[in-house]
Amino acid sequence: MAYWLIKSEPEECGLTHFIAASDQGIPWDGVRNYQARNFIRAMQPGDRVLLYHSSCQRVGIAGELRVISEPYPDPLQFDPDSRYFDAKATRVVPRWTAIDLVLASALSRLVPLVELKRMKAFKSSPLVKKGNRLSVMPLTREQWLAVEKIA
DNA sequence: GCCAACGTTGGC
DNA sequence: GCCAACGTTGGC
Repeated sequence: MAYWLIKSEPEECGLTHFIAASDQGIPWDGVRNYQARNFIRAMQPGDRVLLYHSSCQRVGIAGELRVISEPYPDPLQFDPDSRYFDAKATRVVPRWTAIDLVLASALSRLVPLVELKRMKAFKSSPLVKKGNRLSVMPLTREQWLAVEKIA
């Protein structure tokens, strides 16, 4: 079982969306960055995921999710009407990958970025680095436990 | 809204 | 294969 963190704009797909879909989960699609994609491809059912709210008034970690599918080809890459359409992707050789996630639990409070920056466990994490744009990243067990402890 | 960081694209 | 231009991300 591995630990991950994913970023999302709460307006787009945040904690409230996962609460609303808490019985069936939500496909995590539309990722168009190779490094993030490669992390998605390494995910397995049962993996634990922290949901981070980005580009909003209160940036920080809002909830815990769980992976409930194997990685699969992101259907949006084949849809010409989607903003995530990719003309260079084929059914035989898909380029982008999606995964299904379900809410495990909302944190008792939002753990803000400023607080993460102070935590020893996140000292070297790309999450707290200025200019970081990685939207999917692995977490160490230490980082996961550190968040659970203070949430 | 601003700006820094960084990935992608395309000309050469 | 280099690198400038451009677009996007994301904190503030």
